[in-house]
Order: sequence, then C-alpha cells, then structure tokens
Amino acid sequence: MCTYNGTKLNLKGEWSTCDFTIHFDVFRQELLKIGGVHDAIFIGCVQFKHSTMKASSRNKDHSADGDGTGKRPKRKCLQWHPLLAKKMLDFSEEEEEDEEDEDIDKDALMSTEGLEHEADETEDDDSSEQRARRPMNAFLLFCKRHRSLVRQQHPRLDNRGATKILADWWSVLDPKEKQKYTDLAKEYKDAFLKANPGYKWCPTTNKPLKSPSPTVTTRKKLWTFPTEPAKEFPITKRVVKAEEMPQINFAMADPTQMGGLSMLLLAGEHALTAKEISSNTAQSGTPDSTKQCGNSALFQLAEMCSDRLVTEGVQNEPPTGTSEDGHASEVPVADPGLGTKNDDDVKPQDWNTNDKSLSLLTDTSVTSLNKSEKIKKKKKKKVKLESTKAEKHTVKKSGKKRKSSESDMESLMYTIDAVAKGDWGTEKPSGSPVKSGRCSAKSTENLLHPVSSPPKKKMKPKQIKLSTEKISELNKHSKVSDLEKVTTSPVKTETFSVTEQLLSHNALGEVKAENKEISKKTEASGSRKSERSCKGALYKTLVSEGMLTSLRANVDRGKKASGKGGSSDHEGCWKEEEWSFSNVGTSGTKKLKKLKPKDESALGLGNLEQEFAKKFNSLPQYSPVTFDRKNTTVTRKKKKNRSGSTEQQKSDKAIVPQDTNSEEHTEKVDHAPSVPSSPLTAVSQEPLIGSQKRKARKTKITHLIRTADGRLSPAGDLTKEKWPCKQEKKKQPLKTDTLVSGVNYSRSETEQACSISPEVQTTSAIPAFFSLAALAEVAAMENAHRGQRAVSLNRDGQPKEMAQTSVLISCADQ
DNA sequence: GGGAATGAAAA
DNA sequence: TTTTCATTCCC
Repeated sequence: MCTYNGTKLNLKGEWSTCDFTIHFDVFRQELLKIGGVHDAIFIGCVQFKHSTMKASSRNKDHSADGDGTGKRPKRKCLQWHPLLAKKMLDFSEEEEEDEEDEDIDKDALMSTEGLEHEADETEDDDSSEQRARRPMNAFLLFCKRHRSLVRQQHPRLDNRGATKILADWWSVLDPKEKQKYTDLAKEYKDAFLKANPGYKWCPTTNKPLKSPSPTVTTRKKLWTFPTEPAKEFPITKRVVKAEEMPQINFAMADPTQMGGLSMLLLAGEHALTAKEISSNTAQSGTPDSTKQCGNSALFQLAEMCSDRLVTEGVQNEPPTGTSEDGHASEVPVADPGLGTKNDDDVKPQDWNTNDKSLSLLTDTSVTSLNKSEKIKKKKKKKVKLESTKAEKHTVKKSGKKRKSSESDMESLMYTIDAVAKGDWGTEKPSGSPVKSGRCSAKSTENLLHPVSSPPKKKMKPKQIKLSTEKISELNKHSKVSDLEKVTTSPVKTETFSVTEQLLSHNALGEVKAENKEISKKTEASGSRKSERSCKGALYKTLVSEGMLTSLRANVDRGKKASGKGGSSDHEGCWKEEEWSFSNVGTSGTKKLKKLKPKDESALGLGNLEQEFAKKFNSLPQYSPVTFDRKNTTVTRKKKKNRSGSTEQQKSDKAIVPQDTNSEEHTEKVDHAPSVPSSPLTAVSQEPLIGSQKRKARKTKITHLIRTADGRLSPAGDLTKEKWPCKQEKKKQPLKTDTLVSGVNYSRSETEQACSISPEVQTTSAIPAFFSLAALAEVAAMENAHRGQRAVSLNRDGQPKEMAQTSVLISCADQ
C-alpha cells in the first residue's frame, strides 16, 4: 500500500505478494537521491505486479470492510527466484565497491529494523508477508509442470482433483524421472538457501506477536544480502522517523519483488548491448550519466524523470518532516555518480546497481514500526478490504487528479494505481463503465482481476495521455527528446500493433480510440506532462503488456472453460500453457513461454534465471495419456486407496482424446531419448515418508481402487498394500502401454521452437509471445523496431527472442 | 480461505 | 510426530 498525502494505494501483487506501504514523499526523496533510477524501477515494479494485482487508491480509511469482491490476492510472500541469488551476490560485490557512496544513504535510510533484518536475514518472521517463499519441492515442480496437462485432460476437474491426479502420476513416475525433479528441486533449494542464508522454513513462532499497528502492513525485506556492510550504520534517524509517522512505512521496490522488472531491465540491457550500444551512445547526447555508456533507454528515461521530479517534485512537500529532507538536500538530486556507475558496465552493472540501490532503499526504508506483522490471513483480509475500498474511492480520485494540476507524483500515483488495477484500457471516462474494452477478455478476465471493477478505467486513459503527450513533448524538448522519441513512439506503436493482433479487436480498437482522445485531452491539459509522458509511456506499455498477459491468460482459461463445457480437449491439449514455464521459485514471476532454442538475446539473458527456466522446461513433461494408461493398467492396482474416483475419471477420459492430442503435439515434443521409455515405471521402493504416511493414513480409510480389470474394489490398508502394489506395477511392465503412448514430453527448447503443432500456433501461441516481446521491447526502450521485427518476422512461428524476453518479463502472468 | 497432493524443514 | 508452507485455483 502506498500512502501519499493521505491517499493510500493498495497494491497487491500476485507474484510479489507483498503489500507494502510507501510513503510517497519518502519515496520521492529516495528517488532523488538515487538519481531517478529507482523511479524507473519502481514503475517497473508496479507494473509487474499489476497484472494480477489490483491496486486501488482510496482515502485512508483502513477500515475498509471487505467485501470480498474479488478473489483474494494469491500470495503474500515474495517469491523467490533463483535469479535473486545471483543478484544478491552481485549486489554484495558492488556494494563493497561502492560503499562510500552508499554509506551516506544508508545512514540516512537505514532503519534499525532494517539492520536487524539483515542480521536475521530474509526470513523475517515478523513480516510473514515478506518472507521469501519456499522453493518448490520436487513434487511441486512436477505439479507445476503437469497441472495444466491434467486440467486440460480433465477440464471439469478442480484443482484438488488435479492434484490428486498429479499425485497419482507422481507416485507412478519412474524414480529416474522423479529424480530429475528432485534434483532440480534441490538445486533450487540450494540456490534459495544461498540467497537466503538464514531462511527458515517454518517461521519462528514469532507470529503471535501482533504488531502494534495492526492495520498497516509492513513489508520487510525478504532477501538478505550476504555481505552487508551497511549493518553497522546507525539508523536512528530512520527509526525516529518511523515512529513519527507510523503510517508511513516506506518500502522501496526490492529486487525480489522487482523480479519482473529486473528481468525486464536485464533484457533491455542485454538487447541494448547486443545490438544497439553504438546507437545509444550516439543518441544519448546528454552529458549526464547516461551517455557514455550504453545505458538502456529505460534508465535514461528514469533519470530524466527523476530530474524533473526534483525540480517539480519539490512542490510536493512531504507531509511529515522527515529526515529525508535533510538527506535529500545532502544528496545531489540526480547523482551523476550513480549514473556513471551504471553506465560503466552496461549489462550486469546496471543491473547490479539498480538492485543495489533498491536494496539499500529497501533495507533502510523498511520501517520497523509495523514489524509485527499480522498473520498473513489477516493481512490478506485487510488487503482485500482496502482494495475494495480503494476501488470505491477511485472515482473520486480520478476526478480530483484531473482537475488540479497534479504533481508528477500524483500522476505517477495515478498511473500506478491504474496499472495496479489493471485498467489498461478501456478507457471510458470514469463514470462510464468499462465494459467495451474489456468485454472480450472480460469473461475470463474477471477471474484474474476480480477486484478491478468499474473504476479501473480511469487510469488507463490517463496513461495513454501521458504517452501521447510525452511523445509530442519529447519532440519539442531537445534533451532527451531524441532518445525518447525513438524509444517511446516506437514502443507505443509497437504495443498497439501487438495488442491488436493478440487482443480482441474490440478492445484494441477502443484503446486506440481512447488514445487518440486522450492525446487530445492531454494536449489540452498539457503542460508538464513531458516527464509524465515518459512515465506514462512506460506505464502504458507496461499496462498494455499486462493487459495482454492477462488477456492471454483469460483467453486460455476461456478456452479451457469452453472446452469443459462442451468440446473435449482439443483446444486445450498441449497448448502453450503446457509449455509455459513459470519460474519455479518465483511463482508467477515469469513464465517462460516456449523457450526458443538459442537466441542471441537468450544467451544474453542466460543468467541463472534462464538456466533455471531451461532446466524447468527441460524437465520431462509426460503425456497424460501415458499416465492414464498406466494408471488404468498398472497403476490401478497401486493406487488402491487413493482417490479412486479421480482416477476413474482420469482413466476414462483420457486415453482416447489425449492420444490424438499427444500425438499431434508429439511433433513439438521430443521424445527424450534419455528418458526411459516409460517414465511411469512403478516406483520400486520408496520408504514411506512422513507425507506418505500421512497420506496413507488418510487414504487408509478406504477408497475404491481399480483393479486391473477396471473394477472398483475397496482398497485395503494403504500402508500394507502400498508396497505390493508398487511392486506389481514395476514388474508389470507397463511398458507396453506406456511405451506406445509413453512419449516423454520433454521439450527441449529447440524442439519447441522448431516443431510447433499448428494448433498451438494458431490458438495460443501468438498472443503470448507477442505480448511478452512487446513488453521486453518496451522495457528496453531501445529500438522497439528491432525487437519487433525480430519477433514478428521470426518465422518459426514464434519469435525466439520474443519468447525469451517474454519469459523474463511476464512475471505477472496468471 | 479451505482444500488436494508431496515433501522439506522446523517445532 | 506434527506443523508449515511451497504450487494451483475451484468452490
């Protein structure tokens, strides 16, 4: 939640989870210090959250009552991504180098808590919300990878049922295959632990502590920096501040949360360095930090924005006098130094710096007051309530904003709000219902953005305005204009074009129309929007992206749903969803849609993240058919107790349709040679683990199990039978069945790229890729044209680059 | 917000 | 041995 001049914005992020409270003034100050880079980051952060998150701005009242209009925010905890580990490392390194510079900031910013947290490391028990999420275990990885398949196969099945099936599959899975998942899980875990040294799975019982300020949700920094010099710094100031302003908890975007953004940036950097460095340097005529190096346009933009903020931002006074002011004065507004730093190393450096700066801010900024975190549940509830309220109030706000010449911050806030809400678009004036724009997507979309209801609209138009204005203004303004022009305009167009293709025509059309209108309006209102325009453009793009993403998800869902209702699985089978990769650790942070084999760009990205993504993707994905058959034949016996019903369903349906599908898709999928012919081989001997026992206990109660002949028979005691069953399985060479259908769907990237079934392409593939690509482009802000062409032109069906970039960017999806 | 699964880690 | 929590998302 952001608090700005009494207005609170509630940002909920699916992937990011955290609800954080930001005091905007503080934030601004921080930005100034940092030199604006953070601004961009912040934006990005918001953006990423946006897709699933909805934010609403509303008046302070916490007391919202909730109505659970929408779905609850899915996660509260930050998700951990392997990439974070790396980032952490980088950060630490840099930090040491830069210590001097940062020391000051740290002192200023550091809060005692922050220190404590550092010591504690990521796991702050206090703020349960902020805790990094546990890395997924092997089974979860398996579930994640196969759930979609299960769901496709059994559209009517709810998640529970799907989970059961997955469990069945898992139980049947060949140990070797399992091992793959186990290994990856371990790898994730290791990386996670590395990143979060002190992490404890079970938060200490601290929870009971209720924070003094119940309502405020404080965000703690989740991640720990391995080497934190800063700890030593006194933070008294901060503390005082916090005390003074209990409400104002300032939390900057942290790397963890920013995952998406960071990715974005990284992608941008990469792209830039790879292709455009020369051009950029030429363009960036500005003496400032940006030039020399091939900073990404995004950064430049950020800086520019920050500068303006500095000048203009002064207008907005921090409501409460905080130490920040002093700091602000102390620190040069836009610190060239930072810029230079960033500039020096194009890729990694920028990244690191950004992270670093962010991290600093976060650490320091995080206020302790609210430490006592509420239990997640409570928080969630709160969030919901708040969000709902926010929505309600949204209208008011919008009205306000437009009227007065808002400060940049306001505009920013609006934008954020809009983004958070997911209002991309439809612009209708606040009063009018949004429907038209969203209509197409809406059916499904509701699921994703339940909260966002009517009020959303506002933001979007505004953003659009900004973008348009920006462009125009840029033209006027000499400074950044060149750069921006290049970057922004293309971005815009790009977005739209992409959008059009992907999105429903209606929505697009409306959007465009709105844009035009908005642009007009904007011009009229005019004035200082240039900076905003920059932001706006960025936001807009982001928003668009988010929209695309959400739409895509919705579409998929819709298809599924439709599939459920009537048609069988054709649609669903083996769609992109199946292919989609979500970072294991991150949960939602990114989805890797088909990775293209080897893209240059991809290579650039090739960080841990990619590696992990690849690994995850490379995990064998087994055809449901295989399982089904197996289950029907072999497994049945085994399964004994377990959900007989589910199995039955499974077995019944699956085989026929699935086969067709599977075969169709077989093309794209490669049969992993390495993989044993039948992944499903019975698990020979696993000792029962706790969970198994637990399961056994439950199941013990009795379930119907299928016999080999397909009859249902009462299951015996699970524990006892379990072994025998498995043994049988094993021995019974399922292989015949399995082998036939038992194609192991492990999709190698190359394969995916090369062979994509026509269905896939037509149905789902396109939209997803484009959106991702578009976003990437935007992020880079570099040559929109470059990315586009590459993507669009790329023939294989899906632009490889796009895919990769998409992965990075589309954290929010779903 | 519960639930459905498995599993790792902690209590 | 039992809890927590990681994933997903319908109910």
